[in-house]
Amino acid sequence: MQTIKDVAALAGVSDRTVSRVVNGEPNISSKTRARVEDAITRLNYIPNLAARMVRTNRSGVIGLITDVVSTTPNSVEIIRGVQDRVSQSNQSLLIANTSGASYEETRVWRTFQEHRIDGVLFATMYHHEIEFDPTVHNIPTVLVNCFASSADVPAVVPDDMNGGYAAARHAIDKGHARIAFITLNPLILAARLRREGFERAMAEAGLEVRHEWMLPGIEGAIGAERMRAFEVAKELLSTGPGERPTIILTGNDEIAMQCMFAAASLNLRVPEDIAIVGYDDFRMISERVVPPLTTVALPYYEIGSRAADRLFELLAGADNQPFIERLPCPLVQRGSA
Amino acid sequence: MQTIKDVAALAGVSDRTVSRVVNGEPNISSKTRARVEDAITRLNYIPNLAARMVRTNRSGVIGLITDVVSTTPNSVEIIRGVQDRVSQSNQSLLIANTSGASYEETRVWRTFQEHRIDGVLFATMYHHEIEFDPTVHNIPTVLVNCFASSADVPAVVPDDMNGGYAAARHAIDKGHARIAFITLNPLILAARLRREGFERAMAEAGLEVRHEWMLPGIEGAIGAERMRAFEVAKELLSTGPGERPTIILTGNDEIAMQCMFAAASLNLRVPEDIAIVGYDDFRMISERVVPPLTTVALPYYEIGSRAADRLFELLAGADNQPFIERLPCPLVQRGSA
DNA sequence: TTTTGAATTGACGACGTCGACAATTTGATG
DNA sequence: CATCAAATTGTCGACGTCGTCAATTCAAAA
Repeated sequence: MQTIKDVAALAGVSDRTVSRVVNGEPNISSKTRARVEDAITRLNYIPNLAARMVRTNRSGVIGLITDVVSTTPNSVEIIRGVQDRVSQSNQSLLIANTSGASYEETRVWRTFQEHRIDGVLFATMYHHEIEFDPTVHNIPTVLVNCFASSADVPAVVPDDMNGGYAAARHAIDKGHARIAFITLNPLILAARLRREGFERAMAEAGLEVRHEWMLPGIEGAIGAERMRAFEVAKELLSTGPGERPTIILTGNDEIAMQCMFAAASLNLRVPEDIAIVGYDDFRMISERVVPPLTTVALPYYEIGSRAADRLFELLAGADNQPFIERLPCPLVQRGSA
Repeated sequence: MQTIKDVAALAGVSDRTVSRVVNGEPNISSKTRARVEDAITRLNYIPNLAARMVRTNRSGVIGLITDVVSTTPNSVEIIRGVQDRVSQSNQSLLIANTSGASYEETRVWRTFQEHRIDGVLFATMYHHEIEFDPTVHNIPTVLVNCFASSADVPAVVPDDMNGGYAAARHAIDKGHARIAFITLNPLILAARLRREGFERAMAEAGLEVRHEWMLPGIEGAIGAERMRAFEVAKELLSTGPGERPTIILTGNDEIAMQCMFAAASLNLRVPEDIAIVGYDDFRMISERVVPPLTTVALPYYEIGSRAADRLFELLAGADNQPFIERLPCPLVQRGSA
């Protein structure tokens, strides 16, 4: 492989001059620059980042740590958001997956340290609180889709409360008064936050939250959940037209989809007989069910890109106070409500 | 940051000896090794990969290039498959996304070359043929979910023909004779391959492939597709019980889901009145629809891990002939057929 | 105890790049 | 034409690691 010296020899200048051209430093005569650039092209010279790194002690690489990425597709959007920003700022992205195992996590951090990574994005699949001690690794870190309350670590998360509020608001604005909510597993933080938002909107509108219409669609310990939305929805809808809810808000699009199947099994039309609102906006579901789903979008792409931006700010030395940033979850209206 | 020399000083040996311990080289007395390891721990020494890289000219980093990752979640599984293998073999994974733009692709390859990447995995979202000239970049490459017929480049793809065959076989084995197939966009390679497999199974069973039961569920130019599965399925099922198909095979799980909605809108029960088979096994859909979907699984995780394995073989100098490896698509039986 | 071959350890320099600073060239001014 | 500051280019060495090869230590055999 060609080195900077080969280029220098061909261009008839010193290697240092080539270095200057490559790095776009000022004070190079245009004549010299042209000759060097020509030599670079002719030799197809490509700088050796490792060597530069040894010298400058900065890697230009960002690390992304994810836990169990696999089961939900959200992560792709997060990765894409990060990726776009990273490449815009001419850095590279090293990714690693812990599979949720803590010894893996140790290994991953170690690898990142060996690479002298400039900064780390630590992303989780679920929006939840984690334990994180920034002093252990000593690499600038931004948490993504999770947060640490015990220490001041920058974090970017979705505003689930806001999303729950948006869903309820939509129902109320559409004139619904009999509103049910089939939630995520109550053990999950997002479930609690979304319900809070829901309850706030209901309270603001002077509507009563009926206990028997507020039901978990997913139950069981984390890692051993059972999806019960279909049964729950069917039960909920098996009463007379004047008794049952006119709209069901749900904890995610999968639950919403099961509600649609429950409605269909009872010969109820969506949205005429029963309106349904999802959450997450997994487009594979929300755009494909019939009718398409009105749902609250989780801004995963934005979470990823914003997290990357904040990491760059951090690296640039911006002394913005560490804080948790919540991105809004906008309602996407389609046909189901 | 501590260097190998700091460790050497503390342990009272030469830096070269520390290097030997770090790299697990033989012929170190256990006494010396212990002293060095102790010093490493005490100083929390972490080797500088960049420096090692300059010296050895090997990076220990694999690059993954993806095109438009975003729209389907498959890619996550591919990434996970790759990731698992890469970390098992103690390497690192650099990922980059071209967004399908060719100038981005150029930039990405360039970045990888700057990093002196050991090898590249080039993954596409759709299973399709690409143009790829391995001599341009001169980095060992394995194609993932795509292949180049113009040159001998190793590739790992799903065996779509086999999957179409498996779906048809399942239908036939279950005693169905009136079998419909709502396909992917016929412009897509996978659509053609799956149909071929379907037709082969039908021919083997002596069953006639009825033209009017072989319909595209997705139409339009690539990038501007329209999903028409619901209408197509509804039309297909709007005939008398003795006339209509008893099972619908589909091009993917989204189409299958729309078929289920079509069936529901006609008050047909799945699978009693009409059985439905999906393709892809997007578990977010296949496990959540009611009843859960019998479907053909795309082995994305295996594609990723196998591709990584083949790349490592390539790097190890195995002169296995470049060839296209097709991984089987097994049928996953659930409730819908 | 000496010999000897193997095992262990160390000295030195090179990898490709860039920072620090010195040397040279340039061009405007008197 | 001499002067001088600014612009441009070059020299040298260091970054942290490991390959090469030489030096030293060790242990068993003579």
